Amino acid sequence: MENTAQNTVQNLAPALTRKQRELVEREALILDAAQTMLHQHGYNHLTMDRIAETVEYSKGTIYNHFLSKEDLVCSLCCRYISNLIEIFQSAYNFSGSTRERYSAIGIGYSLHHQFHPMDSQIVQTVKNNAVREKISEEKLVEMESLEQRATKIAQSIVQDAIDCGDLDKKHQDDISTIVFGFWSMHYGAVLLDQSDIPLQELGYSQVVKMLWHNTNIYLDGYQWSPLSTTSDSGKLFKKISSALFADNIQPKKG
Amino acid sequence: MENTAQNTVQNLAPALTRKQRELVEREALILDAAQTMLHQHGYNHLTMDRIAETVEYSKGTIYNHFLSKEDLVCSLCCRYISNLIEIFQSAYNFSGSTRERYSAIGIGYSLHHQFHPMDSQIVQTVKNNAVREKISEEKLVEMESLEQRATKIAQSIVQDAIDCGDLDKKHQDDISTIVFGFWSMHYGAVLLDQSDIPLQELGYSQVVKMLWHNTNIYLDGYQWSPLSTTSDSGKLFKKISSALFADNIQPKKG
DNA sequence: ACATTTTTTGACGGTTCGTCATAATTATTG
DNA sequence: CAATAATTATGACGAACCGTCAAAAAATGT
Repeated sequence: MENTAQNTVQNLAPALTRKQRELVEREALILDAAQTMLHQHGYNHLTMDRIAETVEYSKGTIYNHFLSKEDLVCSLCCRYISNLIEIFQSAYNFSGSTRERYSAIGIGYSLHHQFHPMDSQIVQTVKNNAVREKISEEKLVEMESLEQRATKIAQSIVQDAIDCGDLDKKHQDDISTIVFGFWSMHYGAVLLDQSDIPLQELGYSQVVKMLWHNTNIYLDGYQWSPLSTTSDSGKLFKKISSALFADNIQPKKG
Repeated sequence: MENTAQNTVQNLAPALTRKQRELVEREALILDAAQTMLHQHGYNHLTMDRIAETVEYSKGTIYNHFLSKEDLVCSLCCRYISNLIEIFQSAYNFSGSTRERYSAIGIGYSLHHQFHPMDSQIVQTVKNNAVREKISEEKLVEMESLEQRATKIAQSIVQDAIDCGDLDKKHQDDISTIVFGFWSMHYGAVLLDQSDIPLQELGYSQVVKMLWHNTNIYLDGYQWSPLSTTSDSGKLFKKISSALFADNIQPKKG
């Protein structure tokens, strides 16, 4: 239509009225408030009334943005997955072998959880069917689409590995399976970690470390070269993690 | 078969008064009612009032047995884990190589989930911190002790493998890690399966099959002999599953 | 300045949890 | 056996929370 309109100083986003922008802003405001509340007092303390009070809007207004409390929480979950996708993107672009790039996906996943355990819990909450049932169809679709994007990134690295010969051609039909196994292991480990179970007493410790070790074994099992036995995996872990989390690394002893 | 009318009230402990026996019986009655309700209408429909109505006792009486709704649900979870322990015991006693016995643990886990998906969901529910917070300390201790028993069974098979040379001695200090990785993968896979996510649309299908494949890869990665490449793993799966679930196998097409 | 549409509000109804005073039952004692 | 004490069962009740909706306020149009 009108190319190079005259006054377009603030019209970077082509079709967003002031109202729409306010709406988007307020939605973020609400989500931020909810997230903070979750961090500070946990899920059981998170109520619609309290959110409304915090953001100084009435409850009805909150319900103009989110169809239910669960919808709101699912939106938080979507934000979390979006962040994860960015990390996956970095992993995808990591300059190294396909095996290293795929490992970066795993490290990104577990460290992101490590850095944001409370947010990671939200994912678990949303996966629970009792909660899930109350989420609107649209939100679920939105979340699943995000999950698909994340999955696709992982799958394409596996495809790269097959194409360049790092992974045997016979696994061409197993790409879904490989990603599924990798994801299962990470998801399960993260859940076991976060559910406050005293893993130490179960004989466990240092979940991230164990997970890194096990994923190496797992990928070795697929003969995905270069095998972990031919390199210093401890060094690799550090290299990858600092590449992915250059910003928010705060070294911890352990 | 054994009649399932009222299960297993054996007076191993001689000193149980009639009153105590009634209490135990009623507790089972309540749990059965709750379980049935969960199966039929899901967690959101499960309320203390409805349970009370079903068993024809007042709500107060239910609260004499369980400190909270979450306590009650956790008790269901404990029953589930107890069943799992029995299966693990069978796996432990499976006559075959250590690798086969360990595989049997995994198969038992995933098939038990497959056969009782609703009960398996309860575990997920209980692991959620928002629920967990409301469970009494005693119940949590009870559950964790059961989980420890299950873990111990798996660990002792790994130990057997090291002792007999099926698994290299260098892994002596990794026993926890090996079990953790195995458990993570299964737990994660089962959760991804049960959370009603249309895995097909994500490019997934037949979770149990993929899990079996991936655990073989994983154990191959540890060089746990005999490697899956030297035997017919499909046949092995059938052999193990029919050994563990001789009773309740109901063949499904697929 | 007035009318119409859109948005906001918070009081309200509906559920559910967990409690507790009271009632019913059981045990004990004279 | 009767009276009393101890134990157990009951369901009405208060509290917390969700989601709704008629009415009020604000924004927009004429």
